[in-house]
Amino acid sequence: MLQVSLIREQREAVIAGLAKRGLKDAAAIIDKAVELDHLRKQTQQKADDLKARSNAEAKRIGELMKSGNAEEAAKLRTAIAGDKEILKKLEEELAVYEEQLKQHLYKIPNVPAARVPAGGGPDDNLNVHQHGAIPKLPGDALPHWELIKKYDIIDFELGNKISGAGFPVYKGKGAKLQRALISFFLDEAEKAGYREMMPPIVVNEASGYGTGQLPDKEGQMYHITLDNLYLIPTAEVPITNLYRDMILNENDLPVLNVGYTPCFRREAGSWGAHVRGLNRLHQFDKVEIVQIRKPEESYQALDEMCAYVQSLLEKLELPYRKLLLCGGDMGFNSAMTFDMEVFAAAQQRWLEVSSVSNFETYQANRLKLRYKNKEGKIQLLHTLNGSALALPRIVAGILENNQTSEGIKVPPVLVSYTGFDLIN
RNA sequence: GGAGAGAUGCCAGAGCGGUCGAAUGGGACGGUCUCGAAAACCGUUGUACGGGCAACUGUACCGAGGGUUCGAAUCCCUCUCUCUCCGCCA
Repeated sequence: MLQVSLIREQREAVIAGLAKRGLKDAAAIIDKAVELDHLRKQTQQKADDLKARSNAEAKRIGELMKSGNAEEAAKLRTAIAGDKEILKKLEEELAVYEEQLKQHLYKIPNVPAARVPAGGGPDDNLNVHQHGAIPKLPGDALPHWELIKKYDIIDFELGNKISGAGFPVYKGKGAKLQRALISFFLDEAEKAGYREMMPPIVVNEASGYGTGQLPDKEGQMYHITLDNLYLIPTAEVPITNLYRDMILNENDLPVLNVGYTPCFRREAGSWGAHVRGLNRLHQFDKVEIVQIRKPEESYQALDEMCAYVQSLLEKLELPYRKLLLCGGDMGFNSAMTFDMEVFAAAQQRWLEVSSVSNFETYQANRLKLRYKNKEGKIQLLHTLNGSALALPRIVAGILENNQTSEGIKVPPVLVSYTGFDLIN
């Protein structure tokens, strides 16, 4: 959530930024926030003044009682009898303004960074980098959903039977390939300086609010209503929330964490022909990198995270492109996002395999994640995260691009993890 | 699941209903001493929201939310969580 102080002090810049997302009425929305904040302040001032008076009176009554002047004390007591009611009203009013302001702020997305292009959707994203040759497959090349059947490595029917659509069962070499990729990604991340974390994969409501999945994207998560817990849609949620309500010391920074978790997404209403096979699942595996940075370092960190993700794709020998997302295609919380897409040669489609974002202070403000700098001043940190990487579409790319008449070639870098170099 | 105990500042741990933002100890930080270090001694050590150029200042916060009271860390109610013992169990 945006800081009110930012909205107040940089009204024009905030409005201009939000306009890049295609947000209508940005000015009205911002002015509403300013107004609510103003009302909040006014009311608080009144309540504080009244409380200051009451405190002083109560103190005097105490002193009078002590010195045995009960009469005088009783007189004072009747004199301030009405204040309580007034105060109660003011406090109720204050609570209403605070709640309204909070709810209003929840609905305002993050302000895109200066470099982010304006735009309404995927067509306005900027292709900033492309790497690797597009494979030329023979005419009888198969999409991955055929290949997994041919080699019996991933089974949707079995998953369907025990769970439902979108919950595949990985079998034999298919299962081993998953395990190999997870290990490979974690080992690479550790080499790059990340600390491995293995968090719970269910989180409470507060965590959902902390990283911004709640209240808006409630329908995206599986909700365990009996215990009011949520299955995580990404490791970002538990790992970033580890730092909720914290004031870090300067020497705790930067924080570089990596975690593997299964991810669960309801994906309600988003099924169709283009999401066949592994393209979209309810449960999938992902390794996520999370950084917490001082504000002045966060964009350099974003570049480093992208470079790291790109290095993984290059080691796996997958052709990819890097997109700078436009305002309209970015996530609600993000200030700047790069997507990495792998070319799946049989489908002839680019598949998003990673999304690397800088949230600046947007999440930190909700999380109350701050640090104390050298001067002893406390300020919000920047949070960042990125997939490194999401497994299913990586697998789709490997299967489709590496198919040969003998079988599917395992990328050389993975062979020491899988123990085989051909799926046949 | 049953029984009991508890939740206070970075940590440990006090706290007769009024002067408690909160004793004391530890830690951390700064200083004195020292060639340097240890020890010892002295000092500092909150967060949020307001007001003020600032020094400073108002309010709130002792798990959360209500209540009693002129006044609550302290009394009452509800909730949450933690710990111990028993049961069950990977």
